[in-house]
Amino acid sequence: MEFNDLTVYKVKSHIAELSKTLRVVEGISQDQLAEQLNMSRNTIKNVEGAKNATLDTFLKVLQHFDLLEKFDDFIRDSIADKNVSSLY
Amino acid sequence: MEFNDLTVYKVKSHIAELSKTLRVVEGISQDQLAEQLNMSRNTIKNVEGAKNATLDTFLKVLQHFDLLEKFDDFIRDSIADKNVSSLY
DNA sequence: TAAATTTGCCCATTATAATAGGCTAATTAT
DNA sequence: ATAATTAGCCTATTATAATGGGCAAATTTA
Repeated sequence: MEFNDLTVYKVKSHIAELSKTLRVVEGISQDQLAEQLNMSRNTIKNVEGAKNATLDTFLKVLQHFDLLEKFDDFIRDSIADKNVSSLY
Repeated sequence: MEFNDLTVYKVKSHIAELSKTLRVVEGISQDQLAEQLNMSRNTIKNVEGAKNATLDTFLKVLQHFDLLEKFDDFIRDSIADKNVSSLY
């Protein structure tokens, strides 16, 4: 028996973890990341606290950590896959 | 020479395309999708118009199209990869 | 082709994300 | 150990995402 208990909240928690982890690995503070992305520290804190940020904020964070291309691939691949599977 | 002209806006456009394409393949209207996700049609229209939605909205759309797990994998893998690469 | 459905674009209102500031606890560096 | 930096948590304000409504153009169905 297989069930899906992956919630929107859990995914936001993982996004939070991503920002915090990669930021610490890079050795910069919330303040520094916020400054580089032209946003307030509170916004970064919200992301890293699994709050409900905007797509702009999320995508800028991804871009900073060189993950925007890979994310875009995920999106475009998902479109392509569905178009193929819908042929059958 | 290699350069990166992938912008946040372009990615949002691809997200817009994803929602619209998969929704049409599924054969439901913006209204029906909105209703199933407990949100207004305007919110879906914003997503499909590449406007700046919230993470909640985006993640619910992914969830509807069975893409939440794969997206979560992308996030968790990105954390794992960085942790490994930071060891060297 | 007529009717029905869907979509896009307005408007106004409400809910909430983003900002700015200060304060304290915790962590890191000297 | 203490000084400096960082992070979490407030409050208040501003910007904007989400909602609900109506209407016209476009698309789909009968």
